[in-house]
Formats: sequence, structure tokens, C-alpha cells
Amino acid sequence: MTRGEDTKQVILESGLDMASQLGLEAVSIGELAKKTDMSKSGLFAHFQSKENLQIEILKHAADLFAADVVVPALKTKAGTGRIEALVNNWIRWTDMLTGGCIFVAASTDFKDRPGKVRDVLLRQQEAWIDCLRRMAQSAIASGDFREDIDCDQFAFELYSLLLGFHLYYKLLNNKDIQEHQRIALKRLLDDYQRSP
Amino acid sequence: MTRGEDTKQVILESGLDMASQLGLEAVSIGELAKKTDMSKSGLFAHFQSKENLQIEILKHAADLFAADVVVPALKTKAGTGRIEALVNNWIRWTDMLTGGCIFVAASTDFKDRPGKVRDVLLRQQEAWIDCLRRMAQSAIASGDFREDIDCDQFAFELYSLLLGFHLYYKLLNNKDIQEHQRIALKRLLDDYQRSP
DNA sequence: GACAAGCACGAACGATCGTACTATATTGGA
DNA sequence: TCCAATATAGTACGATCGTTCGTGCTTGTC
Repeated sequence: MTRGEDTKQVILESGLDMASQLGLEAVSIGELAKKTDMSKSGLFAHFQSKENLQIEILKHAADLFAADVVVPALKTKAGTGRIEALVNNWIRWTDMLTGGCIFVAASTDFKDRPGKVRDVLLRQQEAWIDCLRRMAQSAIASGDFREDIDCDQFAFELYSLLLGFHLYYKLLNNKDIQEHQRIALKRLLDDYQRSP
Repeated sequence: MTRGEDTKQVILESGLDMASQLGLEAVSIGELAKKTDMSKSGLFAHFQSKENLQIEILKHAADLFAADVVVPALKTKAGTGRIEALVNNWIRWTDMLTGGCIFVAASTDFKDRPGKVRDVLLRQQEAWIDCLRRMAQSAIASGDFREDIDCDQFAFELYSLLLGFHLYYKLLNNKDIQEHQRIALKRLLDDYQRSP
């Protein structure tokens, strides 16, 4: 890794943290330069535009997300256990970043801001939902889930649960939410499970 | 209503629309002045600070929300029917505003911005969750729900469902989501319902 | 018709925004 | 060790940010 790529990683790390707190649009080049002890122009030279900076932050986040959330879950045996592992990894992921999940923040931030950033975000969200769907499919294959279930439906309900958890946890600072989340997940899995 | 109060309503209406799209923090006084055909200073005089403007937008939104979503639902008979009415009103509410639900947008926007705006938002969200909880309580009283259910748990699961719907609907433009939402709501209500 | 209050305006403030240039360090290969 | 490439800093730009101030235009009241 060259020196330039090295500092770029530092910038992206700091930018990711900033975006998780204030939103991707609120990441300003001047403020980011202060946090990384660089000059505005020196930092800017790495990205050529703010739009590129935002996109690279998103892609950097996606790399970390894949490595910390998805891949470890895929190493466990397919079925409800893998789904629970994924959920636990996701919760740990929202704890790693100071502000919470950057994708949740960016989603509300860019839902009405057309452009390349929104396009990237959309593809990422679709990939994530597809990941959830495949979790359900492999749970069918493993025999944990019934065969007649709607995997899209499952993905939607599971993602909804995570979004609810995120709001209770990050905005309302609700202490009991982890337990509520556990119960809701159990109810969801039970309903989709093969009756014994 | 005096002339001043009249234009203030126009400003808040436009500000609410803007906040629902770009977020409450992205509502700029200059841009809002353009949309309402006013001067920056003329508009500013109504609020004395941007913080006050944001707070008044939130309160204006809460008034509309109560009138369009909560009150009509409370006029129906308590129980699962009332909950369904509330959900339908909520969906219609997210359709009324160009960008979606302002509270969802503001929640991610202000989760890490301490201050008066965040305090107001927090109280509003707690009131909303309390509203959902009372819906469950009255459903118990009416005999629709079992008596041993956890109303906080129900509020969390229902709110999560709405958040998921909002993301699919507003960011992903998912056409099938209304049907997915309907199915998930049925599953939720069934699980909490008194067995016949 | 004078007067006060309410309301909106234009101009200007310092700060920060994203971006464009130019120049100076720092680096790795010949 | 010299050179070219890479990497950072400095300065400046027009635009916009939230905010302040002074001014004039409408109102409704006496």
C-alpha cells in the first residue's frame, strides 16, 4: 500500500464515522480535513469531488460490512442459526460505528437526492435485501423453514425488525430493546419454521 | 388569523415539505425563502433562529399527524380494526408529503445532534410509541388481543413494520411492498390475537 | 389624518461550503 | 544522486450559510 492509499484509508475511516453520525450529506471536506489533520486541498485531491468522496465512503463501508457481518454469518451452518448470527453481527456492526448504521442514515438522506451516490446506495440496499432473501432460501434447503414461504416477504420483515431496533437503540436509547428484538426475531423465525 | 400568522403557515407548510425530502437539517432559510417568494430576512424574522424554525416545523407536522392519522383512527371501534385503520392512515400520511414521513427523516438526522430540536423530536417519538402501546391495550380491553401480551413489544414490532415499509416504499420504490406490508401486519395481529 | 404596531425588504456581516489553481515537499526507481 | 512521479499544502474563487441591522410599507386605532 503506497503512502497515498494509506492516508486515503484514514480519511475514509474518519469519513465513515462522521457519516454514521450526521449523515452522508453532512460530511464536509473542511471538517473532515480538521479531523484527519490535513489541509482541505490535500484531502480533496484524493477524491476530485465531494460526490466521489461520498461514493468511496459508501463502498468502504460496504467492504467492512461484508467482512464483519455477512461473511462470518455465511461460515456458520445454513438455517435459523445462520440468520441469528447475521442479526447479531448486524447489531455489533451498528455498535462499531459511533453514530449507527451508515446505510440506514444514508437511505433517508439520499432517498430524494438523485445522482450517482443514490444509485450506488440503491444497489447496495438491493444487494443487502438479496442477502436476506438467500438466507431464507438456504434455511428452506436446510430444512429449518417450510418450503412454501415467501423469501421476499421474510427479507422485508427481518429488515424491518432491524430498522426498528436501530431507531429504538440509537435515537431513543432504549435499554430493553435488545430483549424486545430477541423476542420479535423468535416470533418471526417460529412463524416461518417447519412445524415439527 | 393575522397576516403574519398566515404567511407563517405557508412557510411551515413549505418547510415541512422540504424537510420530508432532504431532512430537517437540510432546510435552509435561503432556499425556503425562494420557495415561498420571500426575502431571507423577512422569513427569518418569523423564527429568530434556524433552531426555532426546525422546532416549529416539527410541531406543525405533529399537529397534522394527529389530525390526519391518530384522531381518525381513534374514532373507529377499539381493537384490531382500529390498528389497521391507524396503519392505513399512516401510509396515507407518508404519501401526502413529497419526501415521506418527516419524523423518520428527522430521527436519523438528529440522533446525534444534541439540542432543543432533538429534545422535541424525542418527546414526539415517545408519544407516538405510547400511542401504539395504547392501541394494543385497547385491543386487549375489546377482547381482540390476549390479555398476557406485552404492549411495548407490540408497539416495537408494529413501528418496525412501518419503518421497513417506509424504506422499501420511498427509497427502493418497491411496488409490491403494500402487499408485503399487509401480510406482515396480518401475521403480527394473528400472533397477538385471542385464539378463538 | 396622525400614530403605533406589525410585517417584509435589501444590504451586509463573518463563516463555511465545494472546487480550482499553483507550489512545495516527499518518495521510489534509474 | 538526480529525476519524475506522487502527495500534501497554500491561496483564492464564487456561492451559500445563519444572522443582524436599518428602512419602508401596510395595517388598524384613536
